[in-house]
Amino acid sequence: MASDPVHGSITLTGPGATNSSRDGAAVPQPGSTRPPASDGELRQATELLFFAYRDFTGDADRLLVRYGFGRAHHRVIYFVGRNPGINVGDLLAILKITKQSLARVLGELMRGGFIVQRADSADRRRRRLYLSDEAVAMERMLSEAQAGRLQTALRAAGPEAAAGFRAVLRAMIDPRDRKRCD
Amino acid sequence: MASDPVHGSITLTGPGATNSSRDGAAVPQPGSTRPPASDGELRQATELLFFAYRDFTGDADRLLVRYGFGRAHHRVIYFVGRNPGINVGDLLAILKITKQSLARVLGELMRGGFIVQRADSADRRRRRLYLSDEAVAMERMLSEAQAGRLQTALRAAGPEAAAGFRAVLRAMIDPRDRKRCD
DNA sequence: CGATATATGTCAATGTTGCTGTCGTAGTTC
DNA sequence: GAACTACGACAGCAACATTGACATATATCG
Repeated sequence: MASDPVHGSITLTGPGATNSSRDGAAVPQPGSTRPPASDGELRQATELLFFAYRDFTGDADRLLVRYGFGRAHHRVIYFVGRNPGINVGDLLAILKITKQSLARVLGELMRGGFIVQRADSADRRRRRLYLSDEAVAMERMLSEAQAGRLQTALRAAGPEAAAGFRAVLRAMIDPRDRKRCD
Repeated sequence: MASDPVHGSITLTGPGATNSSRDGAAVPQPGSTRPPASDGELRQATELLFFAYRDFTGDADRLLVRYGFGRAHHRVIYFVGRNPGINVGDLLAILKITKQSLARVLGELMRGGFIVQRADSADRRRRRLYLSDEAVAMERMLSEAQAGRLQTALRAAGPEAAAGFRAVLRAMIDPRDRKRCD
């Protein structure tokens, strides 16, 4: 596999990109105690994010091929595992892909017995999704593979770095989705 | 959109998922002063990474469509901008894609006047690549869009969090590629 | 009850970005 | 001149996403 991660665009900050005209969007700080990041810092952060994400997703990719699945399947398995009984619409909102795109992947997973559906008892239009036992096992294997890299990195960097890591990532997420990560 | 999450409660922290059997891979710590991250922490970090990356890459996507370009074009523009005069072989080594894949994207960019070629004076088999003025401007716009989100997040979280953010990401990257990010 | 809205599924076409394999051509090196 | 190198091009394939249109079941409201 080793294809590229979900995305992979690296951006650079050009000469005139000193910006600082775009701040104050989230968690506004009281004073000017927070100096703007330099172009170099932003570029470096961008590249770190790119390479870290690529290697992180690569860990799971190598295992997924054994099942004949790809990254799209992994994302579905992961979020259904995290939210058992989630319905299709909510899953779409998390993944931010189209219904048709999800349909193909979800159909394959259901035909393979990895995901099962059950109509919601209250609103029977809704199809609640659950992992089969086999899928739970597969998810665990994938999680362990990815968690190994993360675990190593978090321990090596230490708890304070880990807290900063989480704080920055959280601030990068669109506000409406921040609550999804605890 | 806007449907809210279902939030299941199963942590799927399996019996064997406690890991800790996979450490010591990179940057081994001296003592045991670094406690292992819990499954919950690892899971949260995974999700933060997913959502932050999803939103981050989305910023550039929205601008790229105006040019009729995609992520692959962005990557080429970025790396040629970072390494003016780079030749095709070196660009391939960075992107880690096949010559045929690059050829399509590079051809489009050259036909559109975003990238220009010049034969190396010493070895005229080599084609050195450069950005046109228009491509430099486009690259700047893309950079600013993506850097905006990063800038805001880094400032909101503060310099110490930013340092932790970088430390963890760097530790996640395969050692051989860490040098690519300064 | 009937109209309307919602949740989901499905068919068809298309685009982007990768891949493998093969062949050609210009230029360099020995 | 032979062998190697850097690059380009043609052909086909696959994964994952898109848009658009349409179908079906269920819910809700007047």
